[in-house]
Amino acid sequence: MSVNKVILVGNVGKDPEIRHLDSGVAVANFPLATSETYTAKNGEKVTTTEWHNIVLWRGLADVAEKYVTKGRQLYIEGRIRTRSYDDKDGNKRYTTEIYGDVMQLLGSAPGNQSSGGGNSSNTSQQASAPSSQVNEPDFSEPEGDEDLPF
Amino acid sequence: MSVNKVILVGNVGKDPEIRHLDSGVAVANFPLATSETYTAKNGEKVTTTEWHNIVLWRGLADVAEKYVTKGRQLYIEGRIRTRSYDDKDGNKRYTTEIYGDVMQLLGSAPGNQSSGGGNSSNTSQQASAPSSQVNEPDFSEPEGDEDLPF
Amino acid sequence: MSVNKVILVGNVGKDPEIRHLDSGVAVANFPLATSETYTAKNGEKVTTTEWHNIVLWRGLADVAEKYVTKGRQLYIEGRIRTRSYDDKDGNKRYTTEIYGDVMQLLGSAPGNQSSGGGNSSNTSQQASAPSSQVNEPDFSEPEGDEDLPF
Amino acid sequence: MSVNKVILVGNVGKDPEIRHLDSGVAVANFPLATSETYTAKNGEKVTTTEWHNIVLWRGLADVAEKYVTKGRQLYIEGRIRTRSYDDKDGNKRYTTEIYGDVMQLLGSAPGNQSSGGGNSSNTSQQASAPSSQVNEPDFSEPEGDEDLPF
DNA sequence: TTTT
DNA sequence: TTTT
Repeated sequence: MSVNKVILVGNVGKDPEIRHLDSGVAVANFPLATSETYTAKNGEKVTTTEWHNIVLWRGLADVAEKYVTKGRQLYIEGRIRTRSYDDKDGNKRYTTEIYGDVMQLLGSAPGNQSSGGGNSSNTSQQASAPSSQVNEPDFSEPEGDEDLPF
Repeated sequence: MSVNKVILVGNVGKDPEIRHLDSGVAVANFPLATSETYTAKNGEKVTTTEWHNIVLWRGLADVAEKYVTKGRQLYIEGRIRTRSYDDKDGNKRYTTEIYGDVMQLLGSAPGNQSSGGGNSSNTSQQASAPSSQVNEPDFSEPEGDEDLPF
Repeated sequence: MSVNKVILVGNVGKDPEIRHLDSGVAVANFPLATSETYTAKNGEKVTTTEWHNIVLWRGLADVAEKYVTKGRQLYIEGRIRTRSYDDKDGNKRYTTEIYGDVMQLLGSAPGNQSSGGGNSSNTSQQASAPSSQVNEPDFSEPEGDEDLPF
Repeated sequence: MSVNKVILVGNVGKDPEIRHLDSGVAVANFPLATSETYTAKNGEKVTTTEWHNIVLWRGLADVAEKYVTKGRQLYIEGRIRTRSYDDKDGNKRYTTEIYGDVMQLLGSAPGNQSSGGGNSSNTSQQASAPSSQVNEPDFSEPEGDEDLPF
């Protein structure tokens, strides 16, 4: 009886870190920035940036490893997950992450532009970037991550 | 050039706390629970609950003060906001909140049910609880689909 | 590289019609109403109702058959689909439907209310209506926010 | 008590048509394509395209007039609206449109790419494309279209 | 009528 | 730590 849905369009802050659990399951982590601009009372434009901790599993982690790079514009659909951990002093801390269920690579890679950003040398692979969201005709349910310790 | 959107349907964990800033602006805070159930490897059903810190401003805070009570089912549309604060030891901590932009009171107040939750004695005001955004349809039959092959 | 997503919270206009394709696949169709109220220039409140043609497949059609009745409040997440058909005069017509991917039964059945809507006599089955996706939280107090400055 | 929300990421099929009502209010209309790809039983990849009739009002229509061109990738958030009209034979027909409330220009204009699409000569103005979604600090409500005949 |  |  509930819904926990997040929709983000933003820019990747760092190249993803990819880990593999002992089970072999791939996990990708990276920050995604969204920005809001408003006009303050004094007429000045103010931009605030929100950083989201994105976590992707399995197939989406693989797509991230291949195609997601710093600066890339992304659409992410997922859910909010707050987990606790113990910090170095043994105190309980909380961190909130976005578990992505759908990802779309938007626009083109920043290195593709003539404006000279130039931090990417992998231009060619963008051309073959597959959609990360595929609709199967048999409507099989998306696989869960029930057995994962998160 | 970005989107930061959250859509939640869940149940209120505590009656809202209402504060008023020096400017007179009202702010409401309350936790909202969303739950997921999945079947573990051993076949057992497992439910995990996610708690969201909801923050409402101005008019929505007023609506919350009047109509939002513990147990109430809500639709919240808003955005994610992570802010930092200093804990009692002077260490920087982060907390993630959902700033609500749209709220809909769903179903009926829990005190209305015969199931005896019974933490609410304000049943009557729920009956007249106005929608915070739109009204109920009148359930007149949808017109104009008589000749359509549905 | 695209997104086609619809999120609706509304009320069911008619009991669903259930069909079974030759392949045995179940399909449910029913109208869902969403309403908007605004204040016209003359200060009068005006409500407009939008009717959505909902289409559910397979497991969701089965849930609809069991638990969705006229008047019921639903959350539907899905996508827009416009299809063409030939009308009785052989002209091409178009109809737009919402293919539901997620459904949540909200609130309680209308027959449960004391307010006398009374178009439903199947109260008892609603009481045991399971969530079509997740469970209810247990309303244990959210833990871990005692020391946070909310 | 209802929600009618659409979220689209797609490509513009034609340059927008801009009209001005007698009241001076600007209206923009254009088609937006979203595509789904799935693998059929025979292993073949099949892509289906859905065309959405986008309608933008006032300020968003002005932004569309300046920055939206054929081929452009857009994020649109809005609501579904089905309206009736009489066709040339006096029969009642229905058409479904998406009234956009938020628009984000994604990626870069197609004419910017070195791949030579080249239907756009307005490259420079993209650089100064303002965000179409501005958050004001005073949280003023978005202006409605109450007085419009739709 | 778009795009990959 | 991103982007316009």
